[in-house]
Amino acid sequence: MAGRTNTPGQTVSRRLLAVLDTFDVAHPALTLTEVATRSGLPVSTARRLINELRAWGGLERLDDGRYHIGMRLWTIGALAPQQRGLRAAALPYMHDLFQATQENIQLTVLEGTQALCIEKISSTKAVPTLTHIGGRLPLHATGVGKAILAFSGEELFSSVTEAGLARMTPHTITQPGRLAAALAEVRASRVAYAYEEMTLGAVSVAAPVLGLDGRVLAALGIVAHSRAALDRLAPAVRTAALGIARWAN
Amino acid sequence: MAGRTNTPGQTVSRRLLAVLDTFDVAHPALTLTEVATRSGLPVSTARRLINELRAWGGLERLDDGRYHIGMRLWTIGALAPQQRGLRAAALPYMHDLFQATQENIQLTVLEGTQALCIEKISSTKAVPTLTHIGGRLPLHATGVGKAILAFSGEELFSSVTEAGLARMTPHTITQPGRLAAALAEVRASRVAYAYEEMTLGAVSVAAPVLGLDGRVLAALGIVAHSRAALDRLAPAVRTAALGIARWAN
DNA sequence: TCCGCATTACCACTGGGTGGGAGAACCAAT
DNA sequence: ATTGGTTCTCCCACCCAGTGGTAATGCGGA
Repeated sequence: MAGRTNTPGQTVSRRLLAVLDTFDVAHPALTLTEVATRSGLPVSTARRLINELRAWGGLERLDDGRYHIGMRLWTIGALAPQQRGLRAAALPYMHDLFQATQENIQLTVLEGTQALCIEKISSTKAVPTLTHIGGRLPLHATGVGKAILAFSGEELFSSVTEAGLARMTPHTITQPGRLAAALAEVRASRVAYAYEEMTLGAVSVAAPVLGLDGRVLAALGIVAHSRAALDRLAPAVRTAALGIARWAN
Repeated sequence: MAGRTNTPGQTVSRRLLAVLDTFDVAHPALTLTEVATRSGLPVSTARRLINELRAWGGLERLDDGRYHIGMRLWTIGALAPQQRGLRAAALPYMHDLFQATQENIQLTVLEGTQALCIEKISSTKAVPTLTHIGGRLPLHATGVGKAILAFSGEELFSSVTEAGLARMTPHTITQPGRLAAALAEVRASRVAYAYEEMTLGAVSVAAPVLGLDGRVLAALGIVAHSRAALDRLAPAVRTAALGIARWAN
């Protein structure tokens, strides 16, 4: 910007967005100094930007002085088409699946080299999963992840393997070769499994939601307790994914 | 900002946010010139700001050159606590209600002088409603709106009536006096009805979700076809709202 | 090919942005 | 009550990032 900048080359906008970036799932509410520290901005600057956002409705202030994301941002975020169109198309199918199984149902899309959960239906009875709406999952260790990865081309596969296949449990696939083999199977069957590769005690089936051009729009998955249940659920998930694809295109 | 500003007094941040504001439910995707026109900014300026947002991930570009809200904004918006906490608390109850009734279930919060829909469950069988997630509803002509209004104090009531009670159908309450009487009844029964006041052919029951301090956190409502069904549904809605309040506090 | 509109690129000019620092406010410990 | 530390709020001299007119380029349709 202008003035006595410490770090020239930074635009105002970038700073403003950096303020927003300080908030995440682990830090939904922050004080002024926390925002300043996490964003690397001087306190004065952070304060001015926060107030600007506050006047607009993007940030709100709690009684204890901490700030948190406001409804204005939520409203605008809800316009993101990946989630808008897909969600509308997927929800009825997800409810059907949920009614039939009472297990966790999740809908994810690709974001970078991770799977982003855009919708989730769960009950208190289902397996507790770490995932929340807006949360991210690794592509190599989850059913939904593999369903996306299998239909996303060589390029993504490379960047994922190069980034390293992090081991989450003893069952996680950490060798690129074994992952490639698993993905080939997914392509053939159009269904992806994950057996306690992400969390011990949780298994999952997932199916890709494919666009007319063959690209993956999303992946629909169920997380359940027992391995046995999966074979019974797989056809249901595949059918639901096909149904969603029909509406989403 | 700096430079040959046409409208001094405008901050960069305000312009950046004005760009975001050009997107809404009716205009989820816009071209550069549309953004410039709707925001009142020169094309050059709009372009620079758009690119700044794009680099960050807040906007994305379609093949046809149009821009739309990106997943980055959605992810951050998902952190808004009003929707995060409430949604998590409400979803199980909403599913229960949906399973039992197969009608539209909606969860709304107060935003300004309107009700903002933060979650909705519907099926193809249910009454088609205009509402979508992220959409706004008038406070005086809907069940959820009245449930919120009834427990929100005199101040809000004044601003709503002063803004004018817009007539949506012949059944809409447009006289402040009659509205006040209706709200008193809501306060007594803790349940709000709306009989074709918003849309002909659609009736609704709603109940407020009250915080420990007595303030309304949200309103839970069902939209159905027939007036007869409402009396049957009212206790269920009230119970569910109480259940949600227990978790949300 | 020509015309009209949307998008991209450039750049001289300047006012909005910057951040250090001073003071207020708050809290906990002494 | 006093001290010391931390966080928040406010101010303002300095100046560089932001601005937007203009021109070039791209893209269809007539």
